[in-house]
Order: sequence, then structure tokens, then C-alpha cells
Amino acid sequence: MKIGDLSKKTGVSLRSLRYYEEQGLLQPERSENGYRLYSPFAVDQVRTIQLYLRLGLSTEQIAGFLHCVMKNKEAFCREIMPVYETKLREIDEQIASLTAIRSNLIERIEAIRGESASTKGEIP
Amino acid sequence: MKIGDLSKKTGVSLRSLRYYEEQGLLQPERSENGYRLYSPFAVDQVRTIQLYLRLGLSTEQIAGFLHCVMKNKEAFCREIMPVYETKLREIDEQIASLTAIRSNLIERIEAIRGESASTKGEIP
DNA sequence: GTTGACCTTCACATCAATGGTAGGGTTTAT
DNA sequence: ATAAACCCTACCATTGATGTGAAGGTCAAC
Repeated sequence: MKIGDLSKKTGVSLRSLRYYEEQGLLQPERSENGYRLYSPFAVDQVRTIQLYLRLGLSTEQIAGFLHCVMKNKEAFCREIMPVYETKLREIDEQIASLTAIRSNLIERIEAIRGESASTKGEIP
Repeated sequence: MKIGDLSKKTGVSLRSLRYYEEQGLLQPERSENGYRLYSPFAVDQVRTIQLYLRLGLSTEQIAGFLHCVMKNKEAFCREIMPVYETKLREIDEQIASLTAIRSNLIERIEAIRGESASTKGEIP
């Protein structure tokens, strides 16, 4: 299958498919004329890549375990657990940071509402 | 006060001070030799800029209300409320997105723990 | 009059995945 | 044989605040 076919089947752009290859996530054969040739299996592989990208993993992290995950279940790829744990910690940090900012914002919003209301004499 | 002084007083790098000027957040005078000259007031102003940056606002957004906020209390700057509200919505979206990813990650981590434990016969 | 500590502008690099484009080769259908 | 529809590589751009460095002007102290 050529790159355009794979793109249509997966909904992933040509640009991204070539990028995934550059990052070591795909290794298509090449035909005589230099065209990339993908096995039907590549459709699954690209979907799997996208799944992990949506989890916020980098192509580098994905490259570290994709090979294993395409052959086995996640539970049998020991490379994957530390990646998940690292990512989970990162996400918890990000959520904590955003939550703090959120509280700060809400405080400010309420302070403004309160002050501008009292300024307008709306709270006698 | 020259840029080095302002940098030391605020802990903000020269690079960032010049960037803030480029973004319209600071308008120092210039001495005859072309050096930036800041009023003592600029210290407060830079601290205020940093405060808003830490809230996740962009220099462009800050530029929209900084002038007002440096003279009045936030409650009197009508430009600020929509910015806060927009930012709050963004943050809520980000938290929601991260929370969804977090749940997905935790599910996967637990699935792996479960499977690898049962594989090892640790759960009889 | 020279050293060193300032200051200036300009410009490139960062991070990461993706979009876009230019310039050129191949294949397929008419 | 030509046009349409593919494919290739190799770039540059995006985002936004900041780091870094070159090339050079200014100034104070000695």
C-alpha cells in the first residue's frame, strides 16, 4: 500500500506519516521507484501511534515501546510502565498548577464582581 | 534607572525586559546615549507583568489592560473581566482534557498491574 | 589610554507535531 | 502523448517567552 492509501485509511496526513517514519515509528519498504510501501499491518500501527499521541506521549517515548506493543499486550512490555508513570506524574503536576491558577483567577473575578457591585451601590 | 538595575531589582532578565518593551508593556525613556531609562515605578510594573504572566495571560492580553491596572484597582478596568473569563474557560478545558487523559492512563496502568500480576500467578 | 562593566541592536535557537510549498520524478488513464 | 494524480526530498513556518551570542558603542576608574 502506498502512502496515500495509508493516509486515507487512517486519516493521518502524508506529512505526519513521513514524520513518524523519521522518528522511527514506521519502517515502510521502498519500491523500485522509491515510493514507500506499507503492509496492511501499518494501518493498525498508525492507529496505535495516534492513540499514544493522544495520551500525550512523545514520538520518542512511543518509539521506546511501540515495537513491543505491536506484538504483545501492554502488560508484557516492561518499557511501557515507567513511561506511563512518568506521564501520570507530569499530568498531576499540570493539573495542580492549573488548579492553582484557576483558584487565583476565580478569587480575582469574585473580588472584581464584589467591588464593582459595591461601587455601583448595588449592595447596600 | 538603567536596565541592569531594573533587572536586579525585579529578578527579570535583560532579555525579557526588552521583550516586554517590544510587546508594548514598558515604555522607558531613552538617555542621550540611547540607554533605556526606567522610572522607579517600573519595578512595580514589571512585578505586575510577571504576576499576570504567571496567571497564564499572554503579553498581548496584558497589554490590553496593564495601563489601566497600574493606575486603578482591577475592579475599575473593564477590559480585564472578559480576559479573566476567557482564561478561566480555557483552563477549565485544559483541566478537563488532562483529567480525561489521566483517567485513561490510570486505567491502563491498573490493567497492566492486574494482568502482569495474574500472569505471575500472584493472584490465585 | 586601557580594562571591564555596562549598554545597544540584530538574529538565531528552543519545543514538537504538523502544515505548506517548491522543484522534480512516476504512473495511470484518456 | 499528454494531463491528472500520484510520489519523492528538502526546506521553512507555526507558538511564545526566553536564552544566547556577536558586533559594537559608552562610561567610569585606574
